[in-house]
Amino acid sequence: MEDRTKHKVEQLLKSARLRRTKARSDILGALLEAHQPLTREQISERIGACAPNKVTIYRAMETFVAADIVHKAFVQDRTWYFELSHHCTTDQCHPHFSCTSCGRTDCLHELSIPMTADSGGYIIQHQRVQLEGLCPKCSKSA
Amino acid sequence: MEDRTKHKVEQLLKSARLRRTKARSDILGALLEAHQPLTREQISERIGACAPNKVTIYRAMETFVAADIVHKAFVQDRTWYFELSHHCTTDQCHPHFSCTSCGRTDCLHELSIPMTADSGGYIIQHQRVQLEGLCPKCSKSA
DNA sequence: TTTTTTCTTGCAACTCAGTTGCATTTAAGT
DNA sequence: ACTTAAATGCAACTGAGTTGCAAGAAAAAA
Ligand SMILES: [Zn+2]
Ligand SMILES: [Zn+2]
Ligand SMILES: [Zn+2]
Ligand SMILES: [Zn+2]
Repeated sequence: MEDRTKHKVEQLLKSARLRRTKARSDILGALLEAHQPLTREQISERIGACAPNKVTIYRAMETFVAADIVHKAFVQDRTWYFELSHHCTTDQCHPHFSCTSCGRTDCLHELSIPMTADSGGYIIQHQRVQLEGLCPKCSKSA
Repeated sequence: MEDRTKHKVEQLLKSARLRRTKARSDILGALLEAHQPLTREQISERIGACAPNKVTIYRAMETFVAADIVHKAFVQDRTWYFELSHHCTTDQCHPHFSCTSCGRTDCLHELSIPMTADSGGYIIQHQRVQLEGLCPKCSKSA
C-alpha cells in the first residue's frame, strides 16, 4: 500500500471515529487504490495472502456503511459491490453502468439524475441507479 | 382467479408464443392480480396449496423475462421482486421506492427519469432506479 | 506502564435464495 | 392416437452472507 493511501486511510478512520486496526486499514486501502467498486472477494484478493477473514470484511463493511464512508454501490449476480463514498453525497449517488456484452461495470460520476419525487410526499434519502446496455467499446465493435 | 385475469393471462402467453400450462397461468395470474412486485415465495403463497414447485416458478420467470412480459424489478434482502412489464417499455422502467421505516416498496409509475448517458458512447438498454427514504405515511407521522 | 474495559477478529457452523441434473409428465403438431 | 419437444417435480447442490462464541487487540483508566 502506498504512503499516500496509508495516510488517507488513517484520516478516514480517524474522522469517522473508528478504531484503527490492520484489517480495516487494509480493506480501506484496497478500496482506495481500486478506484472502482469491489466485492468482498475482490477485496480479499487485492489484500492477498494475509487478508482478513471474510466475516471480518463483511463486518467492517457494515461499520463503514453505517459511518457513511462506504456505499453499497450495486448488486450483480447476488453479490454486493462496495465503493468509497467520497464521490457521493448521502442522498445523491452516481449511476452504475453494466455492459451486457463484456460484463464490466463503470461508475458514471459525471452523470447526475435529477430526483424530484417529493411531489407525492416521498422523502428520498438515497438513490441507486443501475443502467444496463453496451459500453463505448462494445457499442463501437458491434 | 377472476375471468378477466384468466383471459389476460391467455393473451399474454399467446402473444409471447409460450406454451399454455397450468403453472404459467397461475404464476401470471398471481402477478396480474397483485398489482405490485412479488417474490418467488409470495407468488407461491398467493397461488396456495397447489402452487408449482419453486424451481418451476424460477424457470417460468426466466422464460417470462426473456419474452419481456416480466421484469426483475428490484432486489431486497438478496431476493428478487418480479412484476409484469406492461407498465414499462423495454428501456424505460419506473423507479421503486423502499421505505426505510415501514419497509414497504412502492412502484412510482408516474415518476420518469430522463436518461441521457449516451454522451460518453454508452447505449442504455435498461434502467433500474431504486429509491430509499420515507414513504408519505411515515414522513407524516414522523 | 500496567490494568481494565470495550471493541474487533477468527473459526465453524449455519441460513436461505437460487441453481442443476435427471427422470417423468404434458402441450402441441402430425 | 402417436410423436416430439418442452415443461415440471424432486433431491441434492451452490455460494454469498450471517451468527454465536471464544480469543485477541485498541483505547481508556489507574
Ligand atoms: Zn462492454
Ligand atoms: Zn461508483
Ligand atoms: Zn413507510
Ligand atoms: Zn414496479
